[in-house]
Amino acid sequence: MLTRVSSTPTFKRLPRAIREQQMLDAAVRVFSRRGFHAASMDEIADDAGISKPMVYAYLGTKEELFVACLHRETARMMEAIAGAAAPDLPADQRLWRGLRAFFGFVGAHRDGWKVLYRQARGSQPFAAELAAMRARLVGVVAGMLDHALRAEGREVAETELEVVAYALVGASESLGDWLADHPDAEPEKTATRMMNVAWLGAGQLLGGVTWRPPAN
Amino acid sequence: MLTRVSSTPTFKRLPRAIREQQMLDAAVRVFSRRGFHAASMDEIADDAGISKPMVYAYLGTKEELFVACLHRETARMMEAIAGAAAPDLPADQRLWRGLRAFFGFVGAHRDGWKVLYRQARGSQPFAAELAAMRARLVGVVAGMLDHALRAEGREVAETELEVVAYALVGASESLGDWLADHPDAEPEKTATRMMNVAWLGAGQLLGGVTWRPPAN
DNA sequence: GCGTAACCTTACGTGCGAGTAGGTATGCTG
DNA sequence: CAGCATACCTACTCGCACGTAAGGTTACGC
Repeated sequence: MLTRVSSTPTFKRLPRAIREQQMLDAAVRVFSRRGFHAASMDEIADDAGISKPMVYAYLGTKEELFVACLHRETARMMEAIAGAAAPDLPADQRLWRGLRAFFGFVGAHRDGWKVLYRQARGSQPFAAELAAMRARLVGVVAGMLDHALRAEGREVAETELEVVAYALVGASESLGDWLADHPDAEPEKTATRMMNVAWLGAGQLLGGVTWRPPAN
Repeated sequence: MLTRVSSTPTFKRLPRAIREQQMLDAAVRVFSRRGFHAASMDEIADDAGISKPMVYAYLGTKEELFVACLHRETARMMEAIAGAAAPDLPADQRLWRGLRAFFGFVGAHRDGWKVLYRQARGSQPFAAELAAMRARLVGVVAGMLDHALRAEGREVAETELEVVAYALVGASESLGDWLADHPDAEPEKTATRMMNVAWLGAGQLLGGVTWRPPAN
């Protein structure tokens, strides 16, 4: 009814690119603290300091918005990891740097990580997106293990490698989750612990040592 | 308007205890394939071959229903694991039996596992429930490691143990997830693979071998 | 200085699904 | 066979939050 007495515009007009980033920032914050379902577009708009129709105009529906968040965060993360692990280093060095980058990223973007890891798993539409990223990670790790194996003249079935890689990635994700919930924990230390478990375990495997189930 | 010509009752009347189980079965199925949000009470009722008000009468609101599913499935799982690992066996035997029981459970209740692991993580109300179960598991594993350590006269800070245990549990959960998505995979084999990574890694750690980050 | 395009708003339509009111049938107990 | 408790149903209300229509305002090009 009353069309706001245009006293002071209160908020500045900004170019689209900027606003989009602000919206994504807000979306990640809200999604991470409410979960996908409980997060309302109104709250996201509010948190971004903008009104709802703008969000729809720029980023589309709620699902599309969430996917956009997913894309940005996964891209950032993969970039961080890829940038850290030079491909011509020895395997343990590569693994270490990858882990350090990963936990560093999670530590610095705890909200983003919560969105990625916790929300996206359940609902069908997003699971695929996330699974794709995990598949890339698993592929990288498996490739690393394979490389190290061949260097020692050994060879292992592909499935075997993949499952081991999957376990390592899973353990890292899980510790990442732990890290996201413990604001005081140090990413570097967490990475070291993970490296201990991963490398000593994998190292043994690479060395040809295996554990066999007992008869019983 | 038309109050169903009572030709044949079509479906039998059953005592409450039975119906409750049927409803929980249906709920687990539907939650696992749709996710918590997308699952509708109508569909659950339908799947259970009963009408919606019965679900409300017996199990309460949607959230309460989900929590009931969580309770039942976690109880079953903990029971399966606890029943397998006799406390007086050597550490590797206990770990092996625990893992085998765990993957056996997941293989036999893939739907239940999906509900537990995927859906409950995100939304606030349920996360606590799930976290409690994981905490128990982590506690058990950490205790096992600690026991094995003391037997060898060594000792490690509690946090350290807990984080290692957390990583192992996380890796197992992750492989469990992988198993739930691969109907043809054998639980036993998956357990063996997990055991390889876990025990060789943990074994090294127990033996006093550790990996240290390089200077750089 | 004026048009036009992009930015931004308030205020609403709408559908879906959680939860309920009120009534009917059926078996068990005496 | 009365009576009562319990199993069970159809058919509704209603609120919430997604998504949008229609219009106001600022900046920038010419």
